[in-house]
Amino acid sequence: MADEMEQWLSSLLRLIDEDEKMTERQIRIIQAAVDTFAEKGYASTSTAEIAQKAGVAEGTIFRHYKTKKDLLLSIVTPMMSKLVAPFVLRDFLKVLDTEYRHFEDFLRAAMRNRLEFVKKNAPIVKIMLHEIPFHPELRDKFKEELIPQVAERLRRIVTHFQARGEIVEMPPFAVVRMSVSAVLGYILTRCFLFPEYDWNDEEEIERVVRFIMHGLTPKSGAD
Amino acid sequence: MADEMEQWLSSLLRLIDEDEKMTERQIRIIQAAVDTFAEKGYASTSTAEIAQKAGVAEGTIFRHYKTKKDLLLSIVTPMMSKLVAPFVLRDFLKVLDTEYRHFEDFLRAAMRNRLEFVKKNAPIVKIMLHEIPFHPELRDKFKEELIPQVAERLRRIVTHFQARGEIVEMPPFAVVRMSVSAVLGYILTRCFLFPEYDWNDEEEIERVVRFIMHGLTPKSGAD
Amino acid sequence: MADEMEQWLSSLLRLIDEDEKMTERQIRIIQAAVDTFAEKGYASTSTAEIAQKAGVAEGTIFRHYKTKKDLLLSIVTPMMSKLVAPFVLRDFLKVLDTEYRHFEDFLRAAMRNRLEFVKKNAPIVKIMLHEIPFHPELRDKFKEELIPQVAERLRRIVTHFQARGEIVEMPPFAVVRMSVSAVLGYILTRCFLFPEYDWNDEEEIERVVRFIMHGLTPKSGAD
Amino acid sequence: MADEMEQWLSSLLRLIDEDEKMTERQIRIIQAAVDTFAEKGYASTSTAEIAQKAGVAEGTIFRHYKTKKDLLLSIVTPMMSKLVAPFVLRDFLKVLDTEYRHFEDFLRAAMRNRLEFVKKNAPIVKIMLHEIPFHPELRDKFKEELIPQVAERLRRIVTHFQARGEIVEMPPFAVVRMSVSAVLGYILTRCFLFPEYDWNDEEEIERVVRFIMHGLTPKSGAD
DNA sequence: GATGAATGAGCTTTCATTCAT
DNA sequence: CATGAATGAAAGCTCATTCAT
Repeated sequence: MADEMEQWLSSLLRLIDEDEKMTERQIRIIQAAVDTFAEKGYASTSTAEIAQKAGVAEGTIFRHYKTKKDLLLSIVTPMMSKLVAPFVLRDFLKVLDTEYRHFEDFLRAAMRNRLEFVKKNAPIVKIMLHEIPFHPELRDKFKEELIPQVAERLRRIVTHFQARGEIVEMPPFAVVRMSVSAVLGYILTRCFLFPEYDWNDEEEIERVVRFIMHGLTPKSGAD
Repeated sequence: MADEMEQWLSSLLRLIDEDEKMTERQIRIIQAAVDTFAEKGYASTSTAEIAQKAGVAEGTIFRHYKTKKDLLLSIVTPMMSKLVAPFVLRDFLKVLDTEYRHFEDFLRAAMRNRLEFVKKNAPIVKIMLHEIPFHPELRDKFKEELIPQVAERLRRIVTHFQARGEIVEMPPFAVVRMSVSAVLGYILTRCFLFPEYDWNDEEEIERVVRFIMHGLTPKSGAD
Repeated sequence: MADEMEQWLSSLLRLIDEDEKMTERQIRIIQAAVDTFAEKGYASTSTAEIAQKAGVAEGTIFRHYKTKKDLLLSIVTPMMSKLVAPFVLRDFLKVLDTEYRHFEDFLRAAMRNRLEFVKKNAPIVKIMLHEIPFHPELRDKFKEELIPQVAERLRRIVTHFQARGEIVEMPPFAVVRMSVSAVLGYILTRCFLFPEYDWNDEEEIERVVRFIMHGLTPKSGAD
Repeated sequence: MADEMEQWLSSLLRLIDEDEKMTERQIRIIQAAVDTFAEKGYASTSTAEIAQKAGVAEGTIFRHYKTKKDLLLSIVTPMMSKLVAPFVLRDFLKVLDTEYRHFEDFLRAAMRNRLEFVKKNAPIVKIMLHEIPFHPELRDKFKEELIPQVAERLRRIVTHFQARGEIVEMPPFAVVRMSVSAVLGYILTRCFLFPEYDWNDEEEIERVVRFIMHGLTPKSGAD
């Protein structure tokens, strides 16, 4: 079964496994819920449909998740953490000294890593994107915990490379925003807007990194 | 009333006025629908709630819009067109020769213009962002009409400035994607993620334009 | 229709009519609800059954009553007031001077009157008896409003006739309790325990009144 | 544990013990069921809640009682018998000759005895009062077995004391009804309506007995 | 014997839509 | 045109009962 299992599922299971074992039925419920939430949106998905897709009775869903909302949260909450996990690890900043000689090395690594993550967890990330704005618990966690944490870590990195003269003088958060825009612009286009297009990820990553570093202006004296 | 009217409403009215007159009741319905769809999402909004907020009977909604979905489309469809209108106007490309000496002038103007548009129409743009992926008619129009049209126009502009040596050699669509990412990154952060923050738009626009043109690397020998 | 209408219904309608008109459908809903609540108890009655008996769609019930509990309260609350109404009327005590020469005249009148009331409203009174203990709002209103009010009025009457030497010296509330026990003992036996038995109400009322006044001991020297 | 055990429980256990042994789990189930049925009513109590309060699995309840209704009956049926037991014992009438010189001695003894019984078994008696009317088996047993048996025994006692000239000439069943009303009036008020009030039972019993014998009219020539 | 996950019928409630007024 | 009462299908959820472990 592991082979057929979609990436996001084994990913999610690993997250939850650590706390408590999930029964096979629970896995089928989560699987059906993620598929359907991603396809039609949370509010337009009925518990009856999830139960049917999962091949369980409707009551079974409610034995494991008190409410439909609970089911949503049990999917979204652990993934939200994992989405930003690489940036909030305690020893994240130390890594800098040893691992990334230049800012663009860091950019390249981070972009590659998060792109793989989103590729593996596309349906859940799609659910997150759509549901976070409409559920206060999620929105608050996102705006008041995750974003600030990630932003702060990135700010330090930016400051670090600004001190080394690798990054232009500009408010660090502005640097963060623009880097993130460029990276996310590609990841979202690639995974959600045109997933069917045949992307050459390595080439595109390289392009984005170069864009972030040098912009669109041709090298002076090149013409 | 025009003074109190929210921007997006008069904007929307102008769009529809051209075709047919709207009654005052219809306006109140649209107003209530937009507010509520933006706040809770289309699927989680009941027609009863819209009717109540609009101060009309439930039946009245269905006199003007055959179904709830119709009501959504009557809001989203014209705005979708207007969102990309500046880029698909017939004489858009001519403007280039006469108006924008440099690529960054065009960027600056376009970004300023679309930012104003989103600021004025924030609730409807939010509805669009959330509903387009879940409604095939909308998704198809978006992916197969709007995006290709806009992309094509922008591609020509990029080609134009590449020919002039203002833009680095790179597949034109890649240039488009990266410029759009940077511009949208700011617009969406500013209008939806942190609308409450006190932004200095002119300054930020300038920063984004400079970022697009030169990236994050400091001028060589500048320090 | 008025002729076929059951007594408790016209009774209840009069109560509610004064505030606002009830539609014919609402009447049928109340009728079906009262019948079924009385027969099977509130908790064992489904709204589907009420709707079917009333010949309306289930949704119609919830258009008129926000919840099933609301429906119960709309039946029980006005009747609770009416059950004790004769005792809490503002001019109730004045009546004493003019109308009832002796305590037993008052007893006879009150018993006759409340017996008629319960006979006419038997199903609703049955619902009250069973539901008051399980619904805090009802229980509180009953124990902390209705009973104290009625008890206080009756206490004054008892005191009045004690002063005249018609009633034995005993704590007035004890007198009230025993009179009420005797009266209710008959009313409940007659209306709920053995309603099918062919009661001669006037004779029984007379017996109860004589019992309350003289007890079971034969007149001394009478035999 | 016997010390902490509530009165009604040891009472019920003695009833059932005679037939078959109960396991400790069964006792906990009964305990939880009685508490909850009394608090919220049979129909509003879920087997899940009983299981949880009893600290057993839901399945365990159904191992001992085929259905939820069975559980109710196993509580109510033996108590119904015991409630009227003193009056239907085979040698009940003989006792009269030897034990009670006067009717009021009998009244006093019976009232004292049944009051103690209800005090000890209050929750179960409450369940009986509420459920008997809604369950045909219980209702039939109550109306067609218990009441007739008790009534007949009491009728004979009344006839006995009427022959001795201690009780006024009146249909014996009427005497029974009025005595029972007076006695139950106190017991129910004391145990269910105002159990929190600080009652002096002996005093009240004496008052009720005197009320039954002499009514409310003061002794002639007393004023 | 005890467990508790699973069931599916049934519950109360919501909702888009219709239509007589 | 506007209304809002009525509808009934479908929603989320509960629950007594079963059964493999």
